[in-house]
Amino acid sequence: MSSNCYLVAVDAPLKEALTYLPPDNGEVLQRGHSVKVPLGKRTAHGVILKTGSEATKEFKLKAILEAVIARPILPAAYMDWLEWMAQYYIHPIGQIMETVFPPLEKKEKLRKSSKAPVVKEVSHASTPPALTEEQQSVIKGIEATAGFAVHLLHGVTGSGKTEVYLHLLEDLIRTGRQGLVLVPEISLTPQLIDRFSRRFPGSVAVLHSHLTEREKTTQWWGAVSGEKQILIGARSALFCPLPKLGLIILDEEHEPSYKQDEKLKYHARDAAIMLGKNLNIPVVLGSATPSMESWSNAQQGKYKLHTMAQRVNARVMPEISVVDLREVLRHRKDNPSTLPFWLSDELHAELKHVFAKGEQAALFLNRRGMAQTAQCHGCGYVAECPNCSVSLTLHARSYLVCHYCDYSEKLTELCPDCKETPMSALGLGTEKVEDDIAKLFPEARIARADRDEVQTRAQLETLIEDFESERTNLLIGTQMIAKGLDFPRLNFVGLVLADVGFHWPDLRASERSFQLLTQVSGRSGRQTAGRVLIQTYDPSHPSITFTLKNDFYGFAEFELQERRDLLYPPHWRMAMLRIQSNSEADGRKVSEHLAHRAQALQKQFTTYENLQVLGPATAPLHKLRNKFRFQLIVKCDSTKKLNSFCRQLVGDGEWITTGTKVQVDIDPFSMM
DNA sequence: AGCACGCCGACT
DNA sequence: GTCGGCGTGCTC
Repeated sequence: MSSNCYLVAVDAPLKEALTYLPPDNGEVLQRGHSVKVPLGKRTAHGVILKTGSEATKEFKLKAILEAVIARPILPAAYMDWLEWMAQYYIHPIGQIMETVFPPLEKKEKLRKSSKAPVVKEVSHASTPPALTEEQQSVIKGIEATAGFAVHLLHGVTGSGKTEVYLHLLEDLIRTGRQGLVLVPEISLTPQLIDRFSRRFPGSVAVLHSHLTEREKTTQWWGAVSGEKQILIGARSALFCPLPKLGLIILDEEHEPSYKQDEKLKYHARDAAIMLGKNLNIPVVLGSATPSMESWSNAQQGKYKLHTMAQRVNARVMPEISVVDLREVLRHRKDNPSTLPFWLSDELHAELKHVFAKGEQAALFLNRRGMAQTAQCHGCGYVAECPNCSVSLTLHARSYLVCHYCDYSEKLTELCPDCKETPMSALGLGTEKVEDDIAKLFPEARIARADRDEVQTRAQLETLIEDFESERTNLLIGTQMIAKGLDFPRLNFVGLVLADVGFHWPDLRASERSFQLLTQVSGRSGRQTAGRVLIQTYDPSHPSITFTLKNDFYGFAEFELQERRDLLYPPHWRMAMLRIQSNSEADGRKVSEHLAHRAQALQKQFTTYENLQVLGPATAPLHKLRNKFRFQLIVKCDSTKKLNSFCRQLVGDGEWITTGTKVQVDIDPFSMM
């Protein structure tokens, strides 16, 4: 029995790290070293968690094969952070370790590629614009702190947050340190990358999921070797172990896309803050509409709040008006209109005005919430996906498609159920809006932006360029175009139906709607006073009323009170246990078993008695990709307690029937 | 995640 | 007879 063994986090979905003997060559290894180890009949990568560990019981240990010199030794702060991630999000440590490294081996001599470079080469740096007083004081405020601190930068759209980031980075890299900038995948546009690379020529690396494996590997090494001082990326860039990291900036911190909802279900904002804490460096969160979580932390003084209330270049806030669609319907009962049902006279007039003046406009609607589907007017039959419990969406007038599993079928002439009445379109989608507009305004040069039309980054770029150069003058899309786009000639934004999302089975439905309305409104009038028109069936909804008053503070106060009353985050913490099974009966059985275990735990340990367990319930998407889904929600006032409760609840997992899976989602975002 | 083992149907 | 389908279980 030796005590010179190593505890290794092996790249496999194992609950625990495994113990190995030292390599045969007797090489001494450290915590953070990468190694190759035998695992069953194969070899796997691993990272050393602990040295001098002892074999727990009689067990024929295998020896480490070799150290992987091609991988850098992970700094202690990163190791601590990764172990925290595994603990907090209840995920196999070995698989977390693997996300730290690039997908391919390092290549010394790179082939000249005909592909466009990830970061454009720039010959000389652009000159920074003069800062506003607000910007200057924010920069001063952030730089005044030493070591770890979280700064919440609340700046209205157009207030120049990016310029603040650029200045902070400039000051940072002057001291020989590196900066990490995280943005939501969707706003990681070439424009944004260009802006950074023009300011810091030759110093920017970029990481996001659309890069090829080779590109990712090259960018990763650029950052990890210290050659590049700035790394811009989507949430996964957080895992790039920057050797001299001195500042983390997380833009649009409220964006739900920062929460990964599969595999390691981490939240990049929370994980970034933890990393900042471990490295003892500042973390800057920026948003025009901060999340309730961050806002509440700022209110309690845990985060330092910085506010920028003015738009730069004296841009004015847009003028926002609301149209009550119920009124429109009532009015049209007696006064039939030739306009489509979704288009109010007011919105029609605005569009007419825009085209007459040769300006640009954008129309938004959330297709997912009110997708166009086919229904039989005779028997009420709605086409449903055979694999998932959702209705199918009508595409190109003849295909029914499932948004969740990609199942598709051809639309039949007659209802397949009653076989008497023809099927007809129901609801509203971007396609329908485009069709109607094209008929009403033959002069409109329409660009449609949704998942069907824009599937690749290149397509999105073309779409943006076309709108920028005014080859197109009307943008019709889902929220994929709501963020980060900046068009000087865009002077009118119409929200076709704002209600979408008000009633989602999601505790953040109101917050998301408010954010979306505010962000979308901010797209209008970047150069001159813009106009925004919101169509809704529910004009008294707080998401609308506070958007109208441009009152984030009022909305936050209202929303936080609601959350407090319901014992929801941010006041209480939440975990969701999702049960998935091939068989509905097994799924139900396991979810009931889980609830019983929860009851037993609460009885056994008094510390858990104030914790709330809700369910088991069938998930909002009961059937998804042929799996039956159930869920159990746990709420608790303490993160620590919630975490240990969930661990004990699942235990070793031996009690779970084969063919059924239980997954834990800490701080869940999607309740679907 | 791999990879093997094992149990059943179907093919030269 | 044995080839191969994938359900199940294990990895220091």
